[in-house]
Amino acid sequence: MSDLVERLRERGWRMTVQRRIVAEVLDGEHMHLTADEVHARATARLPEISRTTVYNTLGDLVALGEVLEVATDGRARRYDPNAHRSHQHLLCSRCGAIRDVHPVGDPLADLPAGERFGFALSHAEITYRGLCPECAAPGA
Amino acid sequence: MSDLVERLRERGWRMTVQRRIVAEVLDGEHMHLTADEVHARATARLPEISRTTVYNTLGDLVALGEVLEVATDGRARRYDPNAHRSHQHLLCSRCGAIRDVHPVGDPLADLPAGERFGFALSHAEITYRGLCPECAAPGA
DNA sequence: TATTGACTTGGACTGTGTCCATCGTAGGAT
DNA sequence: ATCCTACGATGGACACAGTCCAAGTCAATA
Repeated sequence: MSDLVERLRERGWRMTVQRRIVAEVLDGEHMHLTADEVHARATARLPEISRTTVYNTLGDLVALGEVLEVATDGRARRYDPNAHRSHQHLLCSRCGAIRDVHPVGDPLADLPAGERFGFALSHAEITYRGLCPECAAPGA
Repeated sequence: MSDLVERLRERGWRMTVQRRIVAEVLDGEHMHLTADEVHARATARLPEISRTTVYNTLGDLVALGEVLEVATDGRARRYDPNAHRSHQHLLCSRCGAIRDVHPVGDPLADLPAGERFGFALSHAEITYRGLCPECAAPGA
């Protein structure tokens, strides 16, 4: 299963029990967990793992480009293990559910040079908002 | 834009010194301030204004649709007084500076029906990321 | 100007994230 | 297989963002 763990080892990442567990927790989830949710799941497998280690490891994974950090609401950041395929997010305005989506085209192309203010653009993050089928249903 | 203050009064908002000052602080800025930055500027004019009141007032303004809340990085939320003209944001990855920008085209058009998962889309928020001229400069 | 209920205050509290001194250990060297 | 040591883990304290609450204050109305 863990492509991820293998890739990290090949890149000279010192593999500790803690790091492996954090990577596996992320890898096994198709949701976008917060740091504390990752910590909770990791704790189930290694009770003495510290919060700091989880934060450090998540930060490292983001720096390595293996995981994306998503800030949807100004509360806890969420971690998205699906970093290898470019994608955007679809968020339900009512219940907060998130899905990965894949729009067509290059969003950077839509920002004219005159609107770039000298910035060196790296990428664009798009959050589509709306109501999910459950929340839009009249009876629900 | 005592427009803003007027609009609020017409909508039955009880106008207090504190609320007027918060509205004026936002109105007078073309940056996107955090709640604590608003509080600092308000304090310069009314030293005893409380943090809670600033938070309450900002929350009310957002609920009234007069101000937009922007969550860019999972740290402090920023408040954007320019709620009446559709726009997106350009964010410096290093220093966190934000500018309003106006891309061309309709971002919703880029999301194929097959990628909408039954959601009733309302709008899309785009954050362009990159380095601002100051942070990109070698010596800075 | 008196009344009243909405608003403000400030301190305590929660949640999220970071820092740091100290201890432990993965992985190379022998 | 064992030793070494630099890198990683720990956990408690701290910092920051935001919320809650009980008590005091005041804007709007009559």
